[in-house]
Amino acid sequence: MLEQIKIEIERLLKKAGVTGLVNFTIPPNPEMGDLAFACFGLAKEWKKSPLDCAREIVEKLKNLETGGLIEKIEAIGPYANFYLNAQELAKIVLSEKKQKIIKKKEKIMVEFAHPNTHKPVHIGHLRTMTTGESMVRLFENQGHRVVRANYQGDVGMHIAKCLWGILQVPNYQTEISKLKTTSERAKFLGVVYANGGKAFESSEQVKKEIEALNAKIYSKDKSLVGLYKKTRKWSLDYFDYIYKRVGIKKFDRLYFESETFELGKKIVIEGIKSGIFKKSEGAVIFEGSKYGLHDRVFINSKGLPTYEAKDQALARMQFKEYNPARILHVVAKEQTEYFKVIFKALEFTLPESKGREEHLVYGWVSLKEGKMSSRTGNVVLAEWLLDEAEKKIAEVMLARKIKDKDKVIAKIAVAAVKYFILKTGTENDIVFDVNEAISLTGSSGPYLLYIVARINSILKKSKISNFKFQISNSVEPVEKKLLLELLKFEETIKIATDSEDPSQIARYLFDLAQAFNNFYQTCPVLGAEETVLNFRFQLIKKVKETMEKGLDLLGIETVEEM
RNA sequence: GCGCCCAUAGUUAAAUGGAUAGAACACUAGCCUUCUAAGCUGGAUAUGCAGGUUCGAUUCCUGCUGGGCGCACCA
Repeated sequence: MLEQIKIEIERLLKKAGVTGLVNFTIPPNPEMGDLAFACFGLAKEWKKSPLDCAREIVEKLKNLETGGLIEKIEAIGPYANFYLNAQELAKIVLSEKKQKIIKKKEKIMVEFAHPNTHKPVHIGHLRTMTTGESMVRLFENQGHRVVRANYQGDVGMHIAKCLWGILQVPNYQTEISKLKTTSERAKFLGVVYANGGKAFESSEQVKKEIEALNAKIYSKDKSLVGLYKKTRKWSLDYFDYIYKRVGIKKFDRLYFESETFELGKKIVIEGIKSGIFKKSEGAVIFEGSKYGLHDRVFINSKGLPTYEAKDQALARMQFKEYNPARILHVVAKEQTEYFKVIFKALEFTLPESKGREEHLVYGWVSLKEGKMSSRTGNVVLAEWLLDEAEKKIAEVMLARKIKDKDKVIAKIAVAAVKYFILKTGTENDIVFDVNEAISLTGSSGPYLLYIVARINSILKKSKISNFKFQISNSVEPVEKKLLLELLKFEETIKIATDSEDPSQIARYLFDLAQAFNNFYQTCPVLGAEETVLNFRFQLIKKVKETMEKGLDLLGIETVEEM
């Protein structure tokens, strides 16, 4: 919608003799207009001062038929400022039909979440889950076909560390048989994994034992396979529980390292002959240094494929099974250099992948006390955080009597945590603070849900079901502000999708919510005279629709009441 | 050591090279007989340092300082 208005103004500017690209800015306050054209660039072209340019444009356009929408044009300093007529603006915003999604038919694979079995699910995982889910929804909204993929590490050193940890527990078989719930089991695995990890680093002897276990896991040694399968299942059940809890709809394909390592090794060994990979110090490496990158080990000196080799196989499987136009790996930024090497190697082992593999970087989630590490057990668990949020919300809602209260609390908790993650720019680091992460006020998930709840409450109390399409004779400034915010929605979605940054949506929704609360404070809906009532009713319905749609794009569910 | 990234109020964090650097939290003073006070209104505080490019720099360039991450057998 905003786009159409810009095109209209651009047409006017062309008439005034402005050529070339036109960029708009939004004036710092509403008294200075609603859209502005800065004349600095023009000043060079016209060889005049920007102030004169602005004045000249306004002068020329004074005599033009501007139609109803553009009410006034004024030169303020070096800017030509355009004032939009509130009634016309309301007509445009409120009569807007739902846009048909244009099928672009590009198939995009979004690979996200990737927890590893036998390891805890922490707030870092929440970031990839939340960001990935939102990107999926943004792409789908723009008409793309999306394949939801997840790559889970179920073989490798971390498993060996965990299993070693279990084997140290006296009578471990009877001990683990006592663990009944999915959460108990997951917590147990987290603890023994941390123990294994610590012992691995402090003792050469233990290191050797764990390495031996690792080899046994790869070779599917009978002495371990039972325990391995049981605990792997525990992890996978736990992941399902977390996915469900945070509102991840589904995965089209779960990839596992256990299905990539053999093919990965094969690809790398074949690549030695063709000179893609090279033997070095008993290992097989890819010489990234030839391309300004790092050299990396693909098969270690024990003959086992590393993550690097497995990724070669993963890509082959992904392209073979889905042939996506692009694959986005939603992975933390610490792996930026790693992916550069992987993609470079893929250009040789799988030429068709060139330009189609992408690392969608998200920033680090760190604790105020320092780095998080599941190795040492110094982590904030996803489940713990959600539980804490629920406790805090339950307290606030103590006196409220509403339907399905527990479900509502659960939804608000997820909204709080997800919004906390998504409001920060995707590439920026998040310094985690519990109180902020489960904040219920200010720029928070609950603040946004509250808008919908308030509107629902008004709609419920109004007895009338059919509202006429009417516009108030005098639109209040807070109403105009709200209309202008609504106008920006589509454009914001596009920017968020193109820049692969859901935080754009998160911040937009907060602005919209603030504009609504300002309106709510000063403009009563119920009890207003008929024309105003009808107008405001349409307006709040539009706000509700926009808020729900926007939150859905973030993967956040709304609640009827709270 | 080499490479990549980052630095904005007490804290967390916005700003295609453009108008008075916009918010939230915390702190503080107000606002509920009126649509949910998880709200609204008011208040103090910020671009690490030094240069450069530009009519104009939080944004681009250089140096410095301070952080983070990666750099061969983890994922």
